[in-house]
Amino acid sequence: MASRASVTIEHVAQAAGVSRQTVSRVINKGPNVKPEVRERVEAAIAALGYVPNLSARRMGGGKSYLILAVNDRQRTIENWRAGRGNDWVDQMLHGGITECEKHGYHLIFELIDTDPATAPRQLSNAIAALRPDGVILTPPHSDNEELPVLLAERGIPCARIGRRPGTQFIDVFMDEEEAAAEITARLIALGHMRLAFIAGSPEYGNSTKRLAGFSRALAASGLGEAAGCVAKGNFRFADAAQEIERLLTRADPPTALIAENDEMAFAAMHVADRLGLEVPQQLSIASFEDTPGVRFSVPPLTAIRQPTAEMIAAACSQLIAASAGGPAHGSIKLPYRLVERATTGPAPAPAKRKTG
Amino acid sequence: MASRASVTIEHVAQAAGVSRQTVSRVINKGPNVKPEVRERVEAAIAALGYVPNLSARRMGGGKSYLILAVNDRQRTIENWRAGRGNDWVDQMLHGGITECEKHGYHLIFELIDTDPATAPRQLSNAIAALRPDGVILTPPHSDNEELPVLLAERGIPCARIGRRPGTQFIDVFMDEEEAAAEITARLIALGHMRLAFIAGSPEYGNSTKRLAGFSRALAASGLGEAAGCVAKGNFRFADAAQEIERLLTRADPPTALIAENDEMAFAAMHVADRLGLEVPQQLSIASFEDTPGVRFSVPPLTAIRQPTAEMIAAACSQLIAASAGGPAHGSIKLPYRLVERATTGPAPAPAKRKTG
DNA sequence: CTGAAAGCGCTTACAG
DNA sequence: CTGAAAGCGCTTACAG
Repeated sequence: MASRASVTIEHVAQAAGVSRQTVSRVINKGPNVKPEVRERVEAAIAALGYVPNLSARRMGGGKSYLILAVNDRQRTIENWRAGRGNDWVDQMLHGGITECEKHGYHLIFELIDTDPATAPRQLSNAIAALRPDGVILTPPHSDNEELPVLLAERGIPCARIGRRPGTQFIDVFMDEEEAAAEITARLIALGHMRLAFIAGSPEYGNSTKRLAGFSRALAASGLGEAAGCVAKGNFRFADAAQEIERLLTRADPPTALIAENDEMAFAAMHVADRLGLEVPQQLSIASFEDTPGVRFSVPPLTAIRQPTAEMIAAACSQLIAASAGGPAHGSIKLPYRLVERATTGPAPAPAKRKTG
Repeated sequence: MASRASVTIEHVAQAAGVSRQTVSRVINKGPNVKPEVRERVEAAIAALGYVPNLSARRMGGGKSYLILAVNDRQRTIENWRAGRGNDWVDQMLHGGITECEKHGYHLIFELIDTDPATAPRQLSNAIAALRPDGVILTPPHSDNEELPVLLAERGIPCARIGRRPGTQFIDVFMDEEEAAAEITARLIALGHMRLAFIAGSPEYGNSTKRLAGFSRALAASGLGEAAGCVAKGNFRFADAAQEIERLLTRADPPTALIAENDEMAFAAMHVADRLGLEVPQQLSIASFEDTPGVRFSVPPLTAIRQPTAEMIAAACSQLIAASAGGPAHGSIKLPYRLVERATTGPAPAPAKRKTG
């Protein structure tokens, strides 16, 4: 029965007939408490509905029970403003909140400027105010070399998402290059001989990795790099549409497109429609992202599903372990999934083929 | 130049040659500080890169600079698990984080069980741990009568989203009934004489209000309530599809459908496609929700756009004002927007019409 | 295995 | 207009 005024550790101590420190040991699962005393304390906690005040715990020198997850401000806000949504953010919360809850932790999601010149100060301010037990850096912040150092100096463990493993921090990632190579190889296996990669922003390190996978698969197939071309999108519908239209209307157009995000893949579908190209009969389209809407598109989009929630969950659990004395470095590779829906299929029969 | 070890109010006080309390007055924008002293302190703060520790502020008896936003656990997690996403959550963050940032606040998003029996205890635990300066309750928690009382007992201001204004708390809402009436009237104006409302869950108070608007518009048009029918969906694609198919295959099928969320509207589009009904030529479809994907559907969906981000932003700003001594009650009505895209149009010509 | 003491970094009354 | 004191609710060494 929680009383009106908040119940403190002192109330529990009195109710259980022990000192504050003993109660503290019990709630922190410390050693050196006689089982019967522990039970008495736990009974008092339950009876009083006691929940420790996190601010006080922090002030006393303990943990803050807070994980700070940091996202890129510009892109996030731009997506919000445009009504485009941020499924990535939703997925982060999914993994982060679910995992944090399990350990009695709370997730705080914040936005930090992309600009490498202002990011350190902003992060610095956030951790000074919040004193989180760990920080999660997502792209492109995970590619900023200064941020993890700043965190390390202050003794705050840090996890980077979508970053190739280093040795000093906790790196959680999926194999972007392999994913790009797999979808490329799959399209080649379907008979496509001219493929295009619609790139997002080079600011995101993933672009580089995916592009490498695209090239690798092309080379490995024997088709050679000449079979592939790269269009520079910027993750946005309109600009991508323009680039794609240029690609599809040229002399020897690609028969398969790989877009770095769903929005650009949708742009491809609209352009295809305008040009009278049937998907997937005349043009195959695949994406990296797999936001909720893709299942409802007509036809439903083939896409690489990134394990976003799983990566954030893994980051949280590592960070929590680190702040409990575990290692503050390591690397975790999580599997992606290639979800083949209806926008990819066999290449159209060539007008004229030389080889038998 | 922030030093390695964290800089405290004491460091600032020494650097400025004043006492801690004076620094405290400056950072809290308190009165009674000579302009020149204030400037000196501000200079020291800037020079040292001082940012107050929120835990300490809270412990000292000040504000926590935390707003807790609470969402329904079951539905949120179900959406996450199913890969459906939660645009609502993303929108909340949009409004909440942007507004909180402006005031030096931080938003914490948490999940609380829908079950009215366990919700109070869970909320109670969260506020005992976090001690937020304000709490935002979203549907269906905003319809729980116990929660705001519990909060009030602990002196925490509370904002309810999507709730008809009471007089005791901060209620932020849009006129759901009016929105339903407007879209209904619009469809009637387009010549539709048989309309159906695909309802979500009655657990969400909005359903009731929207249904009332639907009925009201029907009555006001002279068509009468007999012209409208209600199908019970549960916000889910599959179940809605079944209900909708039943509706559309009966003797005198509706020519216009209003779904309570986008997913059910998409279900309607799929059923229409299967039944060979052209949208909007033979069937008009409208939705309440307007998630990002609807602009990319084929054809793009007509929908009521809820001011979710704006409601959460308004809630935050009211809550922050309340915790600074402002009123902890009031009501804010925010405008919705009917976005007519391509799924609604004139009613199909009737097989036989009696009136001229 | 348990408790008395000190202190974390602030803020709120309370003096002057 | 400014400062000395007390205290918020915990935890960490440190004794016993």
